Amino acid sequence: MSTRKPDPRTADIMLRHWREAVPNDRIAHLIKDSSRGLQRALQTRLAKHNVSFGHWVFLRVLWVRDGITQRELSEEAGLMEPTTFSALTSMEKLGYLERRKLPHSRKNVYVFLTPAGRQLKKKLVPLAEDVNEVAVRGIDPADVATTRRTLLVMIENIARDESEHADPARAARMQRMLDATDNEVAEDTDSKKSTDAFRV
Amino acid sequence: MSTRKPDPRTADIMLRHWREAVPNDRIAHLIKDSSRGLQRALQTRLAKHNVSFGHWVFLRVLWVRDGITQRELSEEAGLMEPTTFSALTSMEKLGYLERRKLPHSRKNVYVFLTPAGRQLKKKLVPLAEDVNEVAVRGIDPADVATTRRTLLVMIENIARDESEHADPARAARMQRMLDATDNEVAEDTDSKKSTDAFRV
DNA sequence: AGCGCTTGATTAGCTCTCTAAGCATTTAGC
DNA sequence: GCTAAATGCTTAGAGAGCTAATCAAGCGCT
Repeated sequence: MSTRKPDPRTADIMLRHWREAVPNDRIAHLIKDSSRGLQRALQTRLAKHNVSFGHWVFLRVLWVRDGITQRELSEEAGLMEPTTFSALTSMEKLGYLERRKLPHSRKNVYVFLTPAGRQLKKKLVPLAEDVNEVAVRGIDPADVATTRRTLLVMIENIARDESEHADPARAARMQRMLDATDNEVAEDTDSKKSTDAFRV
Repeated sequence: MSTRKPDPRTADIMLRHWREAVPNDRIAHLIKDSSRGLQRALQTRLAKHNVSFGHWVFLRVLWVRDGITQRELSEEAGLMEPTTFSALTSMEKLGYLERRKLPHSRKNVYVFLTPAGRQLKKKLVPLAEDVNEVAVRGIDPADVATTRRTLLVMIENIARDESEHADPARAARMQRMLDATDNEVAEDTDSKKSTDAFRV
């Protein structure tokens, strides 16, 4: 069975099907599938250069700014500290970065790219651009823009919901994640005229 | 640092920033974040009923049709067999389902819901509906529809790319995943008039 | 009947992510 | 100035997903 068989039932039964079979998580489902697809597409490309997807996330941040603490790095990347910790440990082993303590604090650990880590940028960035180009191929840029806007509002909605109902730590995290994303979008808007070729 | 600081640099420098800081995976990033948010929102709700997110995925399929093999179940759920296997093992322990061998085959294992597993549906489906309702709150339904369409094309694009470049097994998997999603959308369209309240 | 390909279930082991809980250091309040 | 709280790093352990490899059963061909 490679495909769900076309359903010969009437519209009425279909309605019941869609009520009962949880139609309402379809968009969540679609988002999840596209996320997995995009991730895998990048992953296979990165793998050829011996970089895992997990490392990519942190390299992206560090290429922009290194010499920051693990905590800051976690927030920029939108991931929890233990995740960051283990990724950094393995990246350090691979020689992409160094963790250093600076004299003014014995607590904080600052993360610096090595030349090797910095050079990955030239090789890796085009891979991400390629994935992106493939993904949006043939789609009206206006639709992509709408999608981006919609997703952003969805993230906001969920963040707000969490902050109302649940665990404040998680909500704060979501909010920070959102702030970072907002900034991306804001900068994107500012640089619109001159960077249309890079907008996706 | 809870937020990336507003960048005081000129538009020209910003342009370089957006070239170099990999602007092109922003939409991927947005998709990933919304996926994580949605998943967590559902997860916290499911947790109150002692159901994990991983179980939800399979329950959804089984509520529609049980008595299928693990292999079929994997394909319907869009997950690999080992993932299915371990999820089923723990769900069986929890008493939500049974794995039975039928007389006509000593190879295949058929999965049946127990009454307990079947009854979860009434409790759990509203949780997913709630998450969804929260997520799309305040968003123009037309934008949501555009987003759905766009994501679907993106999945198609990525699937096609994989089938051209890479590993045929993975591409076939993507294609099946896509077929299933297409059917969902097709059924959705068919039942449009009568189910607008349920469309998301 | 028997040899080999195919298919389904399983095992092993990896990655990425999380929560919870620990320890060490720094900061704040009395 | 010293204890208490907050902050940052780390460890431990779990869940969800994957690939690769193994094993067993069924099927196909001669």
